[in-house]
Amino acid sequence: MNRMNRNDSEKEIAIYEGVRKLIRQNVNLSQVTASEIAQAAGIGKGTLYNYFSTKDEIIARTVFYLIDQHLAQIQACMECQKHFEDKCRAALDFIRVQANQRDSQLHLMLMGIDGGQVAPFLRQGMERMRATMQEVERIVLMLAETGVAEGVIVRQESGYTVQVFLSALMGYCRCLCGPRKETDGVMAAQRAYQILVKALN
Amino acid sequence: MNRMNRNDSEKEIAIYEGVRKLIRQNVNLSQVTASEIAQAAGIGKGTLYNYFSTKDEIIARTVFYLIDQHLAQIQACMECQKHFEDKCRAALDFIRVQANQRDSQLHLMLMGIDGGQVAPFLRQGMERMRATMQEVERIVLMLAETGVAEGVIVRQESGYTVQVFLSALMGYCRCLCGPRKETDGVMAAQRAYQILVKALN
Amino acid sequence: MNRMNRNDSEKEIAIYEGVRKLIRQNVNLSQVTASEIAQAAGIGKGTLYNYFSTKDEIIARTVFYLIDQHLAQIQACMECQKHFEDKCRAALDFIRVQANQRDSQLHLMLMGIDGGQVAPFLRQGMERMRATMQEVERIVLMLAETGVAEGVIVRQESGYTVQVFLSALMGYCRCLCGPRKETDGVMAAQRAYQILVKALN
Amino acid sequence: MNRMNRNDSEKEIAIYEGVRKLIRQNVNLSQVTASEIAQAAGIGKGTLYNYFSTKDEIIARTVFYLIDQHLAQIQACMECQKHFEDKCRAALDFIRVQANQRDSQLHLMLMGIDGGQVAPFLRQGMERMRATMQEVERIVLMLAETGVAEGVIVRQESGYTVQVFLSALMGYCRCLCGPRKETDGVMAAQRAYQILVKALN
DNA sequence: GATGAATGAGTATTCATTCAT
DNA sequence: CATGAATGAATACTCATTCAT
Repeated sequence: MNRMNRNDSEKEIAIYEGVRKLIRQNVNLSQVTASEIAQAAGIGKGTLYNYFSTKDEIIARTVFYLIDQHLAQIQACMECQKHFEDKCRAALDFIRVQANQRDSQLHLMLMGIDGGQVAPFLRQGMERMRATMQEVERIVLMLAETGVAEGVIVRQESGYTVQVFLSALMGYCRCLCGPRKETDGVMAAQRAYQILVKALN
Repeated sequence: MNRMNRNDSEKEIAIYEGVRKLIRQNVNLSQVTASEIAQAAGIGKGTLYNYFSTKDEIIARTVFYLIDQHLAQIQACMECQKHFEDKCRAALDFIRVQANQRDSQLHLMLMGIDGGQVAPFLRQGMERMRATMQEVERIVLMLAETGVAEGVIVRQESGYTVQVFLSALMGYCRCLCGPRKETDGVMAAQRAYQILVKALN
Repeated sequence: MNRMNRNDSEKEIAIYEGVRKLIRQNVNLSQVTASEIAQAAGIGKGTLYNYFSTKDEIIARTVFYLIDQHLAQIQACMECQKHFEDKCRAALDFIRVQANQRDSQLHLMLMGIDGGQVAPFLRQGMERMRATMQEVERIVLMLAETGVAEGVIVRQESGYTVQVFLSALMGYCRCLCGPRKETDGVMAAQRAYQILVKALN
Repeated sequence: MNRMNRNDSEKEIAIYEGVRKLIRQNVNLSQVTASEIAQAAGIGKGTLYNYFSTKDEIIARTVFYLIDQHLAQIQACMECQKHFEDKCRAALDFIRVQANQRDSQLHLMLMGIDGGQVAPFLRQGMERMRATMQEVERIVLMLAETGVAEGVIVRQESGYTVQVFLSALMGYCRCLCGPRKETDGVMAAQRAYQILVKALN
C-alpha cells in the first residue's frame, strides 16, 4: 500500500499529518484554509506550494494518504488472525475504534463516486478513487477465499460477493456515524458479520 | 410527505426547484453561489433573502425538500405493489432511475451524520436529518412486516432488520454511483434483494 | 418658526416623529434604514417615497424639523421670563433637560457646517442649515438687547456678541454630552452664564 | 505625541496617510470604501486587513492618529512662544490654517461624546476619546498657569477655567467651519482671545 | 528551499428604491 | 393613495496563491 504516495517526501508527510491533526480537531475539510494547514504542519504557508500546486490537491492527496494507511492497517489486523470469522471481527473492531478518531475516511471511500456531489477537493481524484476501490475489492475477495476454504461461506459470483461485503460494511459504518453508545457499535459489528454469512450461504 | 416543509410558500418552492435544476446541471452544492441560485430560480438575488436568511439555509432546506419528495415517491411506488418482492423491486428500480438525475439525495441521507465531515450547509440540519432517518426506519419496518406476513422473510429483532435493509440499500446505491452500464444497475438491484432475503431468513 | 416645514402634511409629521422615536431609542441616524423609519412611523415602506424622494431627505428634513421645534421651545421658555438672567437660565435649563432625550440636535446645529465631515444626510441641507444659523443669531441678538436694556451686559459689535453667546452655548453643550452627574450640568449652566456676562462687559 | 499610536508600523501609517489624503479630497469618512482607502494608501485591499480587522477600525484609528498629531503640533506651536497671549494666538492661528485642510479633526474631538449620534466608526473609540479630552484639559490648564503667572488672567476653579477655554475654542471653530473670508477667521481669533481674557478676570 | 507579506478575485449579504396591486 | 414584495447595485471581507527576500 501507499503505492501511489510512495514518493511522498518527509515534508509532504508532515503536511498530511497536519491535515490529520485538523480533522481530529473536528475541522471540516471543505472549510479548512491553507494557513491552517501550514500552521498545523508547522511550516510556512508558501512551503505548501513547493510540494502541492493547489490546496485542493493537498486535501485530496491527504485523504488518499489516510485511506491507504487505514486500509493497510485493516489488512495488518486481518493478517494477525487465522480464521475467517476472526479476520472479519478484527477488521470490524478496528474500524469501530478508528471511527472515534475523526480521521477515518473509510466511509468516504465507500461512498465512492457519489453522483456529482463529492466534496470538491475530490473531484480531481476520481481516477485514484476507483483504483482504491479495486484494491478494496481485491482484499474482499481474498478474505472471501478464506471463508470459502473454511466452509463458513459459499463461493458465489464475485460481483455478488463484493456487493455483500460492501453492503455489510456500509451498513455498519452508517451505525458508527452519529451519536451512539459503545454497545451499539459492538452489536452493529455482530450484525454485520451475521449479514455477511447469511447472505453468502 | 413534505410534512416538514408544508408551509413552504410558492416562492420558496421556486427556489428549491432552482437548486434542483442546478444539481441536475451537475453543479456542486458546496460551490454554488447565491447568484446562481437566484438566476436558476428566475428571481432576483435579493429575493432569496426575503425567504431564507443565509445561503446555507437555502441549500440545507432544499436538500430536505428533495429527500422528502424522494422518500414520498418511493413510498408511493411501493404502495402500488401488493407483494413484498414487488414492493422491494419497485423501490430499487425507482431509485436506480432517479439516480440518473443528479438530484437524488438518498445516498446523502443514508450516510446520515458522518463524523464531522458533512457538507457545511448541513451542519445546522443534523436534528432534521435524524428525524428523516427515523422516518426511513419506520418505512423499512413496515415493509418488513409485509415480507413477514407473506413468509418471504422471518421476523427478527428490529435493529437487525433495519441494519439489513439499510446495508442492502447502501451497497446498492454504491453501485449506482459512478460510471456503469444499465445492466450493472439492474443486476445490483437483483443482488440487493437477494441479500435482503437471505439475511432475513 | 417651522416656517420651512410649514407645508408638512400630517403624514410627513408622522414620519418625523417616527424618526424621533428611533433617535430616542438610541439609533444612529447614519445607520437607520428606510424600513425602520416606516415601521416606527407606522406606515408602509413605499409610503415614505410618496412624501420624500430619498431616505437622506427624510433624515435631513427630520433634523431640521427637530431643530425648529427645539428652537421654538427655547424661545417660548425665554418669553415666559422677563429679565435677561432669567431668560438665559431658562434656556440653559431647557437645553439640559432636553439633552437627556436623545433627539436634541442642537449641538449638531451649533457645529454648523463642519469641514466636510457633516453626516452625509445633511450634505444637501447646507443652505437650510445656514438659514437656521441666521435665525439663531437673530434670537441671540434680541436676547442681548434685553441684557443691554437691563444694564447687565454692554452693547458691543454684533459679531462679537454672537460669538460670545455661541461660545458659551457650545462649551455648555459639550459638558452635557457624555456621562455626567446632574450636578455637573447645573454647574456648567452657571458657568456658561458667568462667561456670557463677563465676556460682554 | 502620537503616544497612543507609537507602535504603528510603517504600513499602518501609510494607511492613515491614505485616509488623510481622502479627507483632503473632501471624501466623507462615513461613506469611504475599503477599496478607496487601499488605493489611496497605495496598497492592495487585502493588505488593509493584515493590519486592521475592520474598516471602521481603520477609520477610528486614523481619526485618533490625526487628532494626536494635531494636538502635538498645537503644543509645539505654543512652546515656541513665551507669553500667554502669544501662545494663545499661535494656537488659534495654527488651528485656522489647518482648518483649510480638511483633515483637522479638532472639532470632532471638541464635541467629544455626543449623545449617541457620533459617527459609527467612533463608537468603539469612546474610551480613547475620553482619554484625549483629558489630555486637552491638561494642556489647557498648563496654558492657564502661564496666563496667571503673567497676571493676564486670574486663577479660578479649574472646572471653570477649562470650560472657558473650550467655549472660546469651540465658538472659534464654529466660525472656521463653513464658507468665510480670511478676515472673518482672523477676527474670530481676536474675539476668541478677548472672550478668554474677559471671562477669566 | 523556506517564508509570510502582499494581493485582488470572488461572494454573501444589505438596503434604498420601484411598482404592481 | 398605501403597500410591501422584488430587485440588483454596492461593499466589506476572505483566502488561495505568488514572489521578493
